[in-house]
Amino acid sequence: MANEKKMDCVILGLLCHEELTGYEIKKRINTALKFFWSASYGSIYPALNDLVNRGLATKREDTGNKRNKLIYTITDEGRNYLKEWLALPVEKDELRYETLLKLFFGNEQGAEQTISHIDVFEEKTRKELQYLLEAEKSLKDCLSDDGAHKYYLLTVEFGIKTYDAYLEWCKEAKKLLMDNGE
Amino acid sequence: MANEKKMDCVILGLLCHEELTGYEIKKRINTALKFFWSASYGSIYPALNDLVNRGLATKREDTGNKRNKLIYTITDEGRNYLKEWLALPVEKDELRYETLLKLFFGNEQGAEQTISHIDVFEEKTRKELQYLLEAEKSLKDCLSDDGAHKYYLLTVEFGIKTYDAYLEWCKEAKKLLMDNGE
DNA sequence: TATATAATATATTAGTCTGATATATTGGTC
DNA sequence: GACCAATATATCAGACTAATATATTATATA
Repeated sequence: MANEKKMDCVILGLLCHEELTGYEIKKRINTALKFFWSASYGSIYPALNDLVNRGLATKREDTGNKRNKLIYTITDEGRNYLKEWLALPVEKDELRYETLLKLFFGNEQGAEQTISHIDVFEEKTRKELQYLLEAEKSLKDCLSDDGAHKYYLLTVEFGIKTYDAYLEWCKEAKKLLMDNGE
Repeated sequence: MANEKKMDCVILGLLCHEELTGYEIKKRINTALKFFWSASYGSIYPALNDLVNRGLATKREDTGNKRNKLIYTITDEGRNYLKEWLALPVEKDELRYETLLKLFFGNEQGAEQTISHIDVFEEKTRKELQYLLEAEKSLKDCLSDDGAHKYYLLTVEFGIKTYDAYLEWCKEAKKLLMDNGE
C-alpha cells in the first residue's frame, strides 16, 4: 500500500464513524478537523466516486428525501484500508503561514504595516481559540459516551496549546516592533 | 492587483535582498523559510520565467562559470509589485498536520499505535527546535548588521514558542493515553 | 591518481488539490 | 409572495508537489 491520496483516508476515517453525504463530509472537515485539515468539494466528490469504484465504500440514494442526496457507507475493505494507512508512519506535517511570510519580508514594508498584519493574526487566533475552548468543554462533558472522544479532545488540546503560544508571541513581537519604531 | 500566485511574491521577496539562481532560491526556502513555507522546483522555475516575461525580474547567464547558472535580479516594477502584495491583507494561514489526522482517528488504531505517532512527532519537533535555537543565537549576534534580521528573528521566535508548546502537548497527550491503556 | 559520491544546477511531467463557478432544491423570514 | 440562507452535487482552470531526467563540478577516499 503506497501512502497516497490523503483525501481517501480522511473520508474513510469519517465514514468509519457514520454514514455521510459528500456535503456532510465537507461540513465535518470544516468543523472538527478545521484547524489541522481542509478539503474542497473538487477533491471530495471525485474521491467518493473513486472509493466506490475500488470497493472501499458503497453509495446509495436517499429515498424519502426530495433532495439529490447520495449517502456513502464504508465497506470492510474500506476499514482495512484505513487501518493499514493508520499504521504507516506520518508522511508530512505542514505549516504554511502567509502571515509569517509577510513578516519575514517585513523590512520592505516597515514596522507599522507589519504590526497591522500581526493584529489581524492575533484577532483571528483569539476567535479560533474561543471556538476550541468551547469544543474542549463539550468534549469533556461527554468523554465517556464514545471512546473516540478522547482522541478528538487530544487534537483540541493541541490547538489550544498552540494558539496560546501564538497569542504570547503576538504580544512580544508587537512590543519589539514598537520599541524600535519610536 | 489580485492577491494570487504566492510563489511570485516569495521569489520577489528573496530577490529583493540579493540576486539569486533558481537553485539558490530553493535552498533559501528550505532553510530560512523552512518551518512556515515550502516550494518545489516545479513551481520555482516556471515562476521565474514568468516573472521575467512580466518585467518583474531580469535573467542573465553567469559567464565565468562553467555551470549552466542563470542569475535573476528584481526590477523596480518587481519591487513595486512586492510592496503592493505586502500591503494586502493575509489571505490564508494553513496548518495541515497528518499527525493530528491520525490522532483524530486514534480510536480505530488504539492507544499504543497513537503513542508511537506522537513519539515520532516529538522527536522531529525536538530536532527542529534545536535548529531554530541555533538560528536564534546567530541572528541575535548580528542583529544590527541588517534591518531585515529583526524580522527574520521574529519568525524564528514564533517557531520556538510554537515548538515548545508542541513538546509540552506531547508529554501530556502521552500521559493521558498511557493512563487509560493500563 | 582514479573513482565514487555528494552537491550544484535546470527542467519537465503526472497527478493532486484549491477556489470559483454552475445548477437546483428546501426552509425560514419579512 | 419574495427573498435569502442552507442544503446538495458537480466540474474546471490554474497552481503546486513529488518524482524524474540530465549534466556538471567539488570533494573525499582508496
